[in-house]
Amino acid sequence: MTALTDLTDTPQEPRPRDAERSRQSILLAGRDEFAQHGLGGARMDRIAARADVNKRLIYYYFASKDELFQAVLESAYAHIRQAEQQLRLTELNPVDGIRRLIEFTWGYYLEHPEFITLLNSANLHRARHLDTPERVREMNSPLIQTLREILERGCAAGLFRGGVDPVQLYISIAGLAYFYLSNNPTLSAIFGRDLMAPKARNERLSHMTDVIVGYVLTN
Amino acid sequence: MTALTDLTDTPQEPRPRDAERSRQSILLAGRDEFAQHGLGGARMDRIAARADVNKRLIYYYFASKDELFQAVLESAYAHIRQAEQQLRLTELNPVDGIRRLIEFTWGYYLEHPEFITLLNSANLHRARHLDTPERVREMNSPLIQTLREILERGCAAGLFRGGVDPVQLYISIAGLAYFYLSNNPTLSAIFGRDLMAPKARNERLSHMTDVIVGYVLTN
DNA sequence: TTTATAATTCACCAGATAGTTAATTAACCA
DNA sequence: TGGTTAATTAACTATCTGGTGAATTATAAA
Repeated sequence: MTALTDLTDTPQEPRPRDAERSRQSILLAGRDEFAQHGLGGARMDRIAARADVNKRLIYYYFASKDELFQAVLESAYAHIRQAEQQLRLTELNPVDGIRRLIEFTWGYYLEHPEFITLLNSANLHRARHLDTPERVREMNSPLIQTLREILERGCAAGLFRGGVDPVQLYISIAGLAYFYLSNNPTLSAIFGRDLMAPKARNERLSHMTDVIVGYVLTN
Repeated sequence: MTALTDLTDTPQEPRPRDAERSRQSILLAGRDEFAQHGLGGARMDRIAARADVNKRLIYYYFASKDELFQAVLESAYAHIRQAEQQLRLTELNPVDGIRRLIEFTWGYYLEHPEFITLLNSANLHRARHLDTPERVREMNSPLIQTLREILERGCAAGLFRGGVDPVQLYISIAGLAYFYLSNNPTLSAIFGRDLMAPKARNERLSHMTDVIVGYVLTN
């Protein structure tokens, strides 16, 4: 192709300046890059390319790779917690409330695989990118409160076993889904079956629900 | 300190050459480096320093960073599977067998935190470092067979519910332990409690056991 | 002792990488 | 309209990084 007819390198007319747009674009590009390669494997140049933005701009809005990662992580937390808030679990009977939380958790992880790998990176670095624990904690308390309320209600109705720690239960629900998806590549290889096939996925959700409901229920 | 009295830089008399020793030393150093920084964050120079070996030697025994990681990963799998083999679960009654598997899994992850972060890296890279699935699969089948046998035995005795997939159950047992430990830093921050405190750890093991046993048992 | 080979070291490199300096341009406001 | 500032870009760098070519030395066999 000649330089005359090649239009792909034509200097694109500069899009109108928009700070918020650029910032958001960088945040999204960072999220994808960090999710795909981990914090150590992520490349600032690639993030700039993904965001279609001059690399220097990243440092204009975020001071460093670490700070960008931190912003990405906080944004990811904000997103899932906001989704959880819309579940209105308290409007359901206790068993359905638990069921719905399980289904939501499963569905969210499935639809947002980047959330899982971001968390893995955050934990590899011992959560040092969560330097505002107060804010993150505030965001998470409501869910635990809701879960506690469900457990109490189920207990009062004679349906649920007593003495269940809502934090433990939440970690168990999350763990049953998270581990299956996070470790899917090695698990699929080890067990020689495609754990992401539609049928396998349905079976997993069903199994998880059986495990958790079977646990909370007295019978 | 003067150059005359400083002995730390004294050219150490060359240790006797020992290929196996060097190889092993590199493997261990790689394991620690990969576990601590992830595949992308690991540095070959640091691995050489950790192993107290000339960097070139790494490439003499392992062709590349990726191949070293692969060797580390396979060695980690071999280690846990070998430990599992020694459990003799079939000698126990079904409930105790399950209990023991849970306790073992929990204990192993606790004692080998490097195993968790290595697996996380392997999965971030979609298990492409497990290019010998046959071998790895062979190593893992026995455990699933044992679990299947336990489930059948418990079922025949009228103790266990039927229709439990041993692979699903194994993934659940592993997941309940793995997620708690792998994500401990973010979870501890989010919930504002130290989940690694001795008391918390005991509570977790107890909770996990209740969940799994409560699930398999008919009552 | 000599020799062949396996184990180890030395010195080096090309490309990548996070981050920077300083100039430039678009948008808004007085 | 002109000036101020915020948004954006171009060009660059010091250092790091995975990897290598070639020489060297210990070891054991002949």
